[in-house]
This record gives sequence, structure tokens and C-alpha cells, in this order.
Amino acid sequence: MAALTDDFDLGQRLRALRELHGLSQRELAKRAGVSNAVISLIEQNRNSPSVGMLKKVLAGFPLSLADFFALDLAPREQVFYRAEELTEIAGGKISYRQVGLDLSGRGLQILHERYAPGADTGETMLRHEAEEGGVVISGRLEVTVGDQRQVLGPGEAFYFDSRLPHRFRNPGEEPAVVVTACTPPSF
Amino acid sequence: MAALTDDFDLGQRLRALRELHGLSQRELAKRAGVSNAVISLIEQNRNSPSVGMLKKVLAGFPLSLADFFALDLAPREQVFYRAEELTEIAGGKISYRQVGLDLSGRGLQILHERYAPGADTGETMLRHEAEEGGVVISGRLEVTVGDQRQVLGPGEAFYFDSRLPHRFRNPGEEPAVVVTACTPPSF
DNA sequence: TTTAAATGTTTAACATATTTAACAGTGTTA
DNA sequence: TAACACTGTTAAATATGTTAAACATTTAAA
Repeated sequence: MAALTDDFDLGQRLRALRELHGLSQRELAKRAGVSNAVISLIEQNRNSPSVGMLKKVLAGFPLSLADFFALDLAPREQVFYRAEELTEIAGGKISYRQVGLDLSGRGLQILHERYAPGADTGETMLRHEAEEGGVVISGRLEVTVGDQRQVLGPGEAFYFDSRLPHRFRNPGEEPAVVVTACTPPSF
Repeated sequence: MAALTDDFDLGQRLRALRELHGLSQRELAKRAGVSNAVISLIEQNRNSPSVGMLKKVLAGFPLSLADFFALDLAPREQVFYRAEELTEIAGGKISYRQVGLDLSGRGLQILHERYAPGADTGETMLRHEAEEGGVVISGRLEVTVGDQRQVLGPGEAFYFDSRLPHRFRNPGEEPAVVVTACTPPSF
């Protein structure tokens, strides 16, 4: 997950962020309660700020450390997708239709899912580093998370930490349709 | 989003991570190419490591900065939500029904939205630091992002950078229903 | 017990980050 | 033009992080 972990330019990132917010170095410094010099130096990569300092600076936006490092500054392309354009990921008894083709470097994965009657993600529970949730549109969906299990119907929803072992199953006679979201994308 | 931005204990986090990997301070230090003392000091929160140093240390696992800060060590609570339990945020001509009550410290916001005929988020375009997307369930929704505009119907979808000015409107005669997701949560 | 090899911690010397205060440049107003 | 308010940058002083080396403790083997 987590895009741009390596090569990234911390200074450039801070500068881009600051300019995006329309702040001068001094304005940001004032909000953050630090000297303006340090912002200049950080943006030039002439020092490697301590985590404490960076946290202070980001508080001026405000923005969390996690968000700062997870930020993706690349510009975006396609915005709209026709139903046929959603990219089918799995196929078969479970259909995952993803909004967007390539999510690498993105923070969000949105899926239009359809579970045929009886469809099941399987005995071996799923786990990954993420948060996910969804809303059931039609049919019935059995969701198991950790030691909790429940069957959800239209309008009902779920939200959990994806590191907890989880599983989805359609226990009904009709197809189950769900819209789910996951951050960061898990496949 | 991004959990535990404030209170979190960097030292505790590093220690937990190291022990999870079954490494001693010295082993990790060797892999990371730093002195073992700094790891001891960081874990005791007796210094606030520079970003460069922290990055080096994490490389010993390896783990990216983004992942490190995105890590959430806290346990989660409610997983399932009945339709009535979705928390109504706006009400009125536009209904935002959110999965989960309090999303502070979370990375994902999922909304079950309903736009009455003619409902509109307004002339002044929305902007915030996030990524968002959604799938239209029923009715028709006009989505404007930057200089792009399109009317989407059931099964159609969108995905964009929330920093681009955007707007939603129901141009039709029947209610429009959408499931959207946003990371990080925007309100 | 003794020895050795681990473990985490501490201290003093050193390297680096941060602040304060000044510098240089821009655009605006009188 | 001068005077001002703003911009980002820089130098020297200070504060803090980092290292190398030693300390103290535990475990295992002889």
C-alpha cells in the first residue's frame, strides 16, 4: 500500500501542501507556533525535521502525520465512469466492479459488488492493512468480522478494521448487491 | 483521517512494531544501519527522531513512513449498522446518512446519500483535502468536477480528488440515491 | 561458580535541527 | 522617489538529536 514511501521529497511535499492552502511560510509558521525559518529550511530539504517538529508544522493546516505521508500529490485523470466501465476484478459467483482502473497510488477503493446466491469469500478469513465498510443495496449479505457475525439487508451497513479476519457470504435466494469502500485499496 | 494523530506514543508504536517482528533493538539497529542507542531513546520517547532517522529505522523492517503513521493499534468497536442507525448528517433536500457515528481518527467515510429532485450542493463549489468517489444506485445525479460535468445514472460512478472544486445536483424528477466514500472523512 | 553472549540503558562527545534576527527581493501606496 | 508590508532566504547562537562506548542485567553453557 501506501504510495510514494521511498523516493518522496518531503520539502516539496510540504511546499505543495502549503501553497495549496494559500499560506505563506510565515502564516503557516505562526499558526503552527514555530519559526518561519524552519519551514524555509524544510522546504529546501536543508534539514530533516524531527517528527515532533513536523507534527507541529502540520498542525498549522491542520493535517495529521499519517495524512501527510499518505498524501498523493499526483494529478488525477478520469472522473466519470459508465456502468460498463467499472473494471471487473473477480468475476464468477462474486463480482467486484471497481471504480477506476488502476488505483496504485490512490487512497480509496470503491467497489460495486454482487454476490450470487450462496456466494462466499471462503473459509479462510480475509485480512489486510486497511479500513473498509459498505452499504447493502439489495438482497442479504452475511458479514463476519472477528467473532461477530450478522446478516444485513438493504440500507444496512458495516465498517471495520480490515486487519480483523473477515468474510462475506450471501445466505439468501436472490443476488446481494453492496457498495463498499476500502482505504487504502487492497488489491 | 489518520487515527491517533495527536496523542499517539511514537515510542510505544516503534517498540510494539519491533517486538511484533521479533527483533532486538540491536538487530533492528543493525538492519537499519543506525546505532542501537537511538532505538532505545526513541522507544522511551526521550528524543523525537528526525524524519530521516525514523525512515532509516523503519527501513529495517521494512515499513514505509506512511504505513507507520497509518498504523492503528487501537481496537475497534461497532461493526454493523441497521439502516436507522446510519447517522443523518444533513437532512433536508439532501440526506447524508453516515456509516458510523464518530469518524474522528478513522480513514474512511461512507455515506448513503439521497438527493430530492432539484437538490443541489450549491453554487459555491466544495473543496477539501481528500479523495472521494461513489456509485449511483437510482435516479440521476449531475456531478461537476473542475471543468468537467456529467449526469450519471444507476450503476454509473465517479472518482476524483476532492481538492478539485466539485458539486452535486439532482436534475431529474425522482430522488437520486448514491453511495459515496471519502478518505479522509470530510465532516 | 565462571564465562560468554545476549539483552536494554546511560553518558559524554559530536552532529544536526531550531530559533532569533538580520538580509534581500517584491509589489503597493503616498 | 521613499516608506511600508509582505515575500523567501540566510548566519550565528542555542537547543536537541545521534553516536560510540561503557554500564547493568539476564540467560545459557561450561
